[in-house]
Amino acid sequence: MSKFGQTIREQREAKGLLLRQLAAAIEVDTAMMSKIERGERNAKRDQVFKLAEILGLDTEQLLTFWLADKVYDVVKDEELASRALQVAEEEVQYRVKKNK
Amino acid sequence: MSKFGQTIREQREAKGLLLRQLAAAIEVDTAMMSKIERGERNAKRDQVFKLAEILGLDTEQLLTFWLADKVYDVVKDEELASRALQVAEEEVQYRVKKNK
DNA sequence: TTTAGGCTTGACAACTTTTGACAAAAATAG
DNA sequence: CTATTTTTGTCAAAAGTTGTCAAGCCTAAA
Repeated sequence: MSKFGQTIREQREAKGLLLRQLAAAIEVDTAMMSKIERGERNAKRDQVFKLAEILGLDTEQLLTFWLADKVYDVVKDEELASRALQVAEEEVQYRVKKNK
Repeated sequence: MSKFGQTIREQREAKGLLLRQLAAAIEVDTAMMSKIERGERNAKRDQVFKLAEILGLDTEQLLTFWLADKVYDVVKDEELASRALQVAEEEVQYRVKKNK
């Protein structure tokens, strides 16, 4: 189960909203929204912002979870997942240093 | 510049091999091999093994670089890259603990 | 400078994956 | 039960990936 979807579902239920209402907010149908919450499909980047807003969630946090899910999708079946994440992190740090 | 391609290029040159020879080994043409070395295209998983073998590189290391490149592709344009990688790592650890 | 070999580039077709909508089934609430 | 909400499976269309080809670039040797 994805951290992104999980967060959304929890907050939606806490706010007493229906799938249909979130779906309308990001302009997809209810079935699609259901899949997003259950992590079967990924939201698109711009949908993340709309969801954060309507649910009153922290945008950076939600975006982080969304990105983390995408990363996890890449490594989830790999033995070497953890090592690869570490190497990727080094590359990110390198980029930051060079600020390029 | 990708760590995977970079490693391959260095080792290929160290061994005095031509692109054409690596290309033959993984059954693509020279243009494709060039793109893989420069990180313009990603190799496919099974090609990684063939390359490790022909170049005498450690398979796990090369596979790690290959995976890391794919991860990096996902986060490279994101401000929150580092935080997301950390969250993904936590999810991987969680999976490991549950060994599921 | 010409030539030859090796590498790079961009455009393209073939193929694969992802996407979103729909309909129908399942679950939940009243 | 009935009505409403959520989930599931399927499908076509859209988007992305893969590999090739042809043309061009670069370097070294003549």
